Amino acid sequence: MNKQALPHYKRLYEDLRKQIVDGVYKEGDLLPSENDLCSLYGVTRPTVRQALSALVSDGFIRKHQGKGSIVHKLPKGIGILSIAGTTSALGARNIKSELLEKPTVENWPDPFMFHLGEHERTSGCVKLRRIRYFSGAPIFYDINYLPNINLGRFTSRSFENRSLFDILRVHYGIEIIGGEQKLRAILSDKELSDYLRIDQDRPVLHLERRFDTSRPGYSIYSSIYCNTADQAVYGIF
Amino acid sequence: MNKQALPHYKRLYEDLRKQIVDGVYKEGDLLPSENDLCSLYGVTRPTVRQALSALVSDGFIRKHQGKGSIVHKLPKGIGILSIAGTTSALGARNIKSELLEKPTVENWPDPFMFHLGEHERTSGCVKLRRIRYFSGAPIFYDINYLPNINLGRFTSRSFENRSLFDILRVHYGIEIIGGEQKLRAILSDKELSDYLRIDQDRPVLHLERRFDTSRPGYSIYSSIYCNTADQAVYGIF
DNA sequence: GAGTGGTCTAGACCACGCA
DNA sequence: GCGTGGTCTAGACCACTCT
Repeated sequence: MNKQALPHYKRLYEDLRKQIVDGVYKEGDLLPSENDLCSLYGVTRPTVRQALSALVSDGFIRKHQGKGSIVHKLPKGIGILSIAGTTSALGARNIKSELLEKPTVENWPDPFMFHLGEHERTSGCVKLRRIRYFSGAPIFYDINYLPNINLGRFTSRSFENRSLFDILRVHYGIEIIGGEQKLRAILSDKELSDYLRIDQDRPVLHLERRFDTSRPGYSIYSSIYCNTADQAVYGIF
Repeated sequence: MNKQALPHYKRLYEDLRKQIVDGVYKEGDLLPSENDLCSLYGVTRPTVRQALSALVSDGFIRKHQGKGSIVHKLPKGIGILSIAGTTSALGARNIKSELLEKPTVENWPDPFMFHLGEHERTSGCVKLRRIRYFSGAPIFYDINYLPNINLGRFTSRSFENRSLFDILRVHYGIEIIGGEQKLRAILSDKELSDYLRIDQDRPVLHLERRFDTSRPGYSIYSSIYCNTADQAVYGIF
């Protein structure tokens, strides 16, 4: 069985998720019962439950014993605090990304925001700076660091219309499986104010993140500055 | 079977979690294999896997196919972005909580940071203001709103040495099962500066959170101001 | 090859919500 | 009483890692 690459539970997850995002199931609707989903997709209950668990932890549904699985309202803000999805990211609909320069190969900054493994540190890193626009306004300025290990001709790829994570997944088979983040409120300096088109000394959210991947010992790091004056950053838990 | 109140997988989760926190298993250690845990606790693999899944999503372990479950390093900062735990919260070891006044029963602020259900809105709310100290310094100032539904003599309870969530769990059987949060960087005003003992116009993290509970239609709301000058706020995902 | 976690089946009984 | 989700068993085969 399972002649396809995708496991059953993941296929079901993607299927239901798409139907929720597309509005086939609307906020407050009841999903088919677990037993119904079993017959519909030809799988057993543990498999269905694995898919539904993922939807719950990604905030798409709520389960109520004796009633069923109820579709949750979709997040409206910028979903950046959680990964929210096995494959694709949420809230990326209105985000446009602009690369500040071609990615460069450098040594790691010292000190660095997270502890680096020996292999990572000696390999150097690919540095990639972006500004991301949300509904036309510059909201994020971020600096991304990738260990320079088996990345081939990474620096010459185009980034304009694709997410960084998508490229890693499609071209290198690297999936994000978790991570860690540190948050601070800071004041914008001259450079940051220019990037985000705000006055100096405005409060800005600073996130330092480590993304762990399916490749053992390989993590990606991001330092993200976010203008939250007009738009809060949103997360679920 | 299961003569105890706690399900098997939860018992195993709590057991392993305690051993990790207590240092029985240290960072980098391998947990016993899933099959070993089956024999040790007298349960089957799906049950063991359910417990391990919870430990993974709470950031205590990482799993590697073909190797085993590896204990993750314990978070060092203030873990507030995720709930991180089926029963108790993490990072609460050095936190001391101080109530600013006796909880009061009031009408909900209008407008409110989240949408309220009809039942919640007409019942009024219990308001509870705290300052929380981390290693002796005031780090959080938070305002909590609880719908005033079946809370009995809640306002007269003592809060000094117990977490708000603990009280709800023990006295009312209310468990936190998820939620939503909005983040912003703001500047401290006069009142906030006094509470957090900082200068005015300093950057401060503002979190607005909704905690969903096991009681249907019953959510708890918090507005939290956090001084991140000396201490980042930490989360996993 | 042996052991690990990843996926899956085919059942079972229980607690809860609703009519 | 019936259908729902919550928990659990006892197996099975596969992919991956290490030796």
